[in-house]
Amino acid sequence: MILDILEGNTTHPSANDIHKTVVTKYPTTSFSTVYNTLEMLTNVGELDKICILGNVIKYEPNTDPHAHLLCKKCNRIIDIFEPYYAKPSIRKIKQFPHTIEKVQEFLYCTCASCLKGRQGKKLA
Amino acid sequence: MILDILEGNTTHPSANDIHKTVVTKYPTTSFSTVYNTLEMLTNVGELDKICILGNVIKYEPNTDPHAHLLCKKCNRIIDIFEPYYAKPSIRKIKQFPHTIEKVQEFLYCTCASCLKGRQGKKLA
DNA sequence: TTGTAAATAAGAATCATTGCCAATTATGTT
DNA sequence: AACATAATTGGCAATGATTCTTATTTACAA
Ligand SMILES: [Mn+2]
Ligand SMILES: [Mn+2]
Ligand SMILES: [Zn+2]
Ligand SMILES: [Zn+2]
Repeated sequence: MILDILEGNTTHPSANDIHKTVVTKYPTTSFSTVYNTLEMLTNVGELDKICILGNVIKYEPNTDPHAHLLCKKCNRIIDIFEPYYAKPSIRKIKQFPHTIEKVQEFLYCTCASCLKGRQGKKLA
Repeated sequence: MILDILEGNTTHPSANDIHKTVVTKYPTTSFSTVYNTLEMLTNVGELDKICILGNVIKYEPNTDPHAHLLCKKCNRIIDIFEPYYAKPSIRKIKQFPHTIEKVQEFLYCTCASCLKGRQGKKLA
């Protein structure tokens, strides 16, 4: 069920978010099981973790390379698949001539909605 | 003194690291003061915060744009100033045609030392 | 059916960070 | 100097996400 929740989900939910959804169908599910399952799915490569500046860890079902746009005003996280940012994992660095396994790119800005003054409630 | 500790420091120390150094000279310094000072210095643009996958927040005195190479084996964080990664803040994205204020790029790999099997103790 | 291994739930423990407030220190004014 | 007032600080409690522990339940196989 946790995989189903995350499949196609672009909201980057936290363990708490996922737990809230799981308990609607399996009310006794514990945080341990949610964390254990998310850890296992991460280890087998189904999920990525992303962590923005000391906040909670978010779980990312989309393991295709993409960047994240972070709105300081509303805390929303928006996927960015612009070609400019795509496929960074094949890059090499001269000083460290070995392959980079994973790249995370976070772009801080004020999102389009917030710029127009029509953002919703600030997310946790 | 906190600014002095961080000036030219490329180890990306945590609040705890900084506190440990401060108390050698000012033994009564509290965590509150360390955190408050770091927050203030961040707000005035002297420092950046970086947070790697749910670990503690590290403080970055070098606000020039650069990426961070993260070794999964030894947890070391290495600055990358390769031209490829430099000056990302001037980029714009078509979908969100406003300026991006800050970019953080984290590159996960096994560092050169660890590849050669001569890495030191794994850092916290 | 019975024994064993794996998965789970419940809650305690951890620990970085924040919040609170009284005590201390700095600053400015008679 | 003496006082009033504002800002900073230190100590410690509170918070909250994550991890750990352990007993219980479930799955599986002999
Ligand atoms: Mn994403
Ligand atoms: Mn750096
Ligand atoms: Zn926004
Ligand atoms: Zn290493």
